[in-house]
Parts: sequence; structure tokens; C-alpha cells
Amino acid sequence: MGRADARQNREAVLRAAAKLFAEDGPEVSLARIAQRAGVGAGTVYRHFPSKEILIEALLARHLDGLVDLSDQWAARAAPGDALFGFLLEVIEKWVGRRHVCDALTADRSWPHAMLAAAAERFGEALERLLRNAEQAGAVRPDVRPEDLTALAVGAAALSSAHPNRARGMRLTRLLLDGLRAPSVTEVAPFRDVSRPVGHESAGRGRQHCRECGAALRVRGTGRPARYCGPTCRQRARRRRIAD
Amino acid sequence: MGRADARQNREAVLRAAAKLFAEDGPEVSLARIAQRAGVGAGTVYRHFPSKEILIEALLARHLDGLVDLSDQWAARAAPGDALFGFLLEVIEKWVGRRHVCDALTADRSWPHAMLAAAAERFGEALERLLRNAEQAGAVRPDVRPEDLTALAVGAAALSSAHPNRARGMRLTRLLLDGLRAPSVTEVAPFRDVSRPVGHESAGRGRQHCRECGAALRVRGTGRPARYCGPTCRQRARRRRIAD
DNA sequence: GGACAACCGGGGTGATCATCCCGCATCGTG
DNA sequence: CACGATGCGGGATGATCACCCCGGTTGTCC
Repeated sequence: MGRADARQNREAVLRAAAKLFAEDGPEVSLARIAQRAGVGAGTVYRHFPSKEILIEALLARHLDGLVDLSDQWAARAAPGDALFGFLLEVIEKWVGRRHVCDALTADRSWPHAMLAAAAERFGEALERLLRNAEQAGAVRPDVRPEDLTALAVGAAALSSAHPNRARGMRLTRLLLDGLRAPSVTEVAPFRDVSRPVGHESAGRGRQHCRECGAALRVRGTGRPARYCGPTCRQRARRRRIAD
Repeated sequence: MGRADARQNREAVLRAAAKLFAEDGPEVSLARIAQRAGVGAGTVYRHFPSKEILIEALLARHLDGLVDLSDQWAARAAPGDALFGFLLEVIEKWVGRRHVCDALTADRSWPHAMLAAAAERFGEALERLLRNAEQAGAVRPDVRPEDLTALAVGAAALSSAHPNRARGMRLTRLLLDGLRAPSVTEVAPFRDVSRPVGHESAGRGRQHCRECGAALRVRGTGRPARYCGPTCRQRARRRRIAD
């Protein structure tokens, strides 16, 4: 049903809007979206009776993409890896995209059913991944699905806020690792968990990259490395010069 | 210098703007601010030649308040407690206040010197706390000041995004604890830190509150508790009924 | 108490936007 | 290919806002 050109235009509008929202946030004018899509303003308005509806359609489409992504991870990786790999990918997608995080943060009272349904599907996908990971013992048993959404939003904000992109993502990774179940062999029984230790280094040795904080491989011989690779070494050097 | 009533009006405008920004974000109209402050729109404009300047003045004032706060913590607590206590308080202040986080996330290229100077002072205060905590061995040695800002922004976003406020703050606390230095007695030497363990519970026992995730006190006798208190038990019950 | 400068209130102005609408172009069916 | 329906373009409209200005008021200083 509908004309073929109409469908193409609708698609073009969605693509242009997605790109502009990602670049400039949701306050871009519909005129600019129409121009970028190569259509008139009226066309935009015909397909999406209000700006809000356009935003919601875009968001719903994004969430559905994430559901697909989660299915792929679930099909192609072990339960634990699927959960953490998916979360990491989601977070990377969300870095710098305030409007997505805001939408997920906002009340669950969206006016239009389309978005609510997409959010529902997303939540269910997340829950599936979590349940599988939990059954596989790859994640702490007290994690709840809404923790994951909040954590992803927080990690994206964290990464957006960090001036050093690589290091920001490294912190994000550490944050996610806080969700993992401990390997049984490493557990010290009856440790006080109200002040959990961080990601510990042994004694006085230098075990983290001084630039990005990544763990360094333990090498049996020679002088311990200070950086995780030449890139980080150079970055650190530039920083030293700049200071 | 200047008239006394002018100073009072300026103060009233700042107070009203702070309250409205906190409630509705930075897109509130100047007219509403003026009304809330009990002055005319012209008065607002006389004291703050543009909306941007008003926002920056407000932000600078907020940051200066935080610097005071950090000094108080530094004076009244051990180095480690000062750092973590301060961060936690800052995060709680930032929950739900997108505009503050956005401002700190944005480029360091603010047009007006006042804000840049305030941000500078804030950064220095943070750095002092961090240095002291580090010297006291209370924090991982590879943490950098910009990590702290990013972490605070991320934690605030996390907490804002979590539907359960108490549980959100609990996650935030866990996140911060990731910064702490390990107690030496607990360190397992040469553990692979690239997959740090979370905040482990011993064996199969139930050691976290099922509602908010808080650590439960280990009790030697009787059946282990499931919730950290009656409030959480009731919240969990309500959730069960709602589902 | 009086003069005067600094301040105040609130209506005006131009710009920007979401939204609407109508005359024209294009599609696709028979 | 013809024709009716379906879409299209882009200017019109009304609302909102930041910002400006002027006639009247009120501190402040002597």
C-alpha cells in the first residue's frame, strides 16, 4: 500500500533525522532535517505528524536495532560474553548521544505505543541475556535488568565526559567488570563486601598502563612495562610535553 | 558598591534561576525566572546581559560551593574518606541535573573567564583531594583527576537513570569503591587484573540485599537475612505484587 | 529635605520554529 | 496513455523567546 516514492521519502527523512540528531541533538529544526533529506518541510510533517513522533519513531528504530544486536550476541557467544559484549557495544553506541540516554531515563509514560513497545522489547532482550548469563554463573546473582540499563547510561555518560576517549572506555570496561561473578578460586570467604576492594594490583609492582589504566601482562623477566603499548607511551609523552 | 536593592535583586534572580534550572533544566524562559524572583524581565537582563551569562554565573557559583565543600571534607576527614565522601556528595547533588554534567562534559572553551576560573578551581580542589588520598594509600595509584570528574558525571547519570533511587545510589557506591586501593592483606599476588573480580560474595551464601544490593552483615547464627531492612523488604513485596 | 543618578517594571521587536495548507506534480492502475 | 488519487513543495501562521528601551521610581549623599 502507499506509493513507492512515499516510502522512499519516509526512509530518507528517517536517515537524515538520525544523522542530524546524532550530530546536533534533538533540537535541530525540522527544516534542516527536510533539507538534508532532500524533501520539503511538508513531507516531513506528513509522515510524522509532530516532531515528537519523529523522535519516537527514530528511538524505536534504534532500540529495535539493539534487540537484533542482542540476538546476534546471544546466538554467537557464550552467555557471559554475550551479555558483556552486548553491553559494551551498546555503550559505545550511546557515547555522546544524550538524547537516547535521556529517553531511557525519562518516565516510562511515552504518549505513543510504538516507543513503549520497542522499549519493552529492548528490556526483554536485556533480561534474556541477563538470565542466561546468570544461569551460566557469569554474572553476580543480585543484578537486575534495570541495573543494566542504568549502568549503560552511566557508562555512556562517563565515557562522554572523559577527555581521553581510550581511557574513558577503559573505565567503562572496569565498571562493567564489577558485574561479573567472581571465579570461585579467587574468593576469600567472608570478606566484608560493604567495602569491596577495587581491581587490585599486587604489592608495590606496577601493573597498570600509566596512560589508559589497562592491565599489563605480567612478564616473568626483565624490567616491568609501564605502558600497554607504543600508542599509550606516545600519548603520555605528548601529555608530559603539554603540561 | 552599587545600591543595596540592586544587590538584593541580583541575589533573588540567582536564587530563582538556580531553583528553576534544577526543576526544569536550562530551557526555562527568562520571563519565568523574573516572575519567580519577583522582579521585571528588564532587571534580569540588566544584571546578566545574556541568558548564557546567567547560566555561567550560576554554574560558577555552584562549582565554588563544591570547592568549599571539598575544603571542608579535607579539613574534617582522613584523606581517603575526604575524597570518597566528597565525590559521593557531589554525585548526589548532580543526580537529575543534566545541565551541570553537560557543562562539565562540554569543551573547556567557555567564552567567559569567570566560569573557566571556577572550573579551574574545582579541578584543583579535586586534585588536592586525590593527591592526599593517594599519598595515604587510600586510592588506586593510577587514578587521574579527569577520571574523577568523568566518574562523577557517569555516576550521576547512572543514578538518574535507575528507577529505584536507593538501588541506583548503591550501584554508584560500588562504582566509587572500584577506585579504592586494595587492603594489602587481601591481595592475591599476580592476579590477572584485566578481568577484575566484582564485589565477591563467599561461596553460595546470600550476602546482598535482594532489593537494593547492599551488603548484608554476616550473622553467625540463624537463617541468613535476605533484605537489608524492613523498608527494602516491603519494597520488594510491592514489586512482587505489581508484577 | 532635595537633587540626581542608578534602578525598576513591563510592553515592544525581530528571529526562530513547529505546524498547517493549497496548488501542482507524480504514480500506478485500467 | 489517461485520469483520479496520492504525495509533494515551500510559503503562511501563530506562538515563544531572548533581548531592548523608556517613563517612572527609589536609594544615596549632601
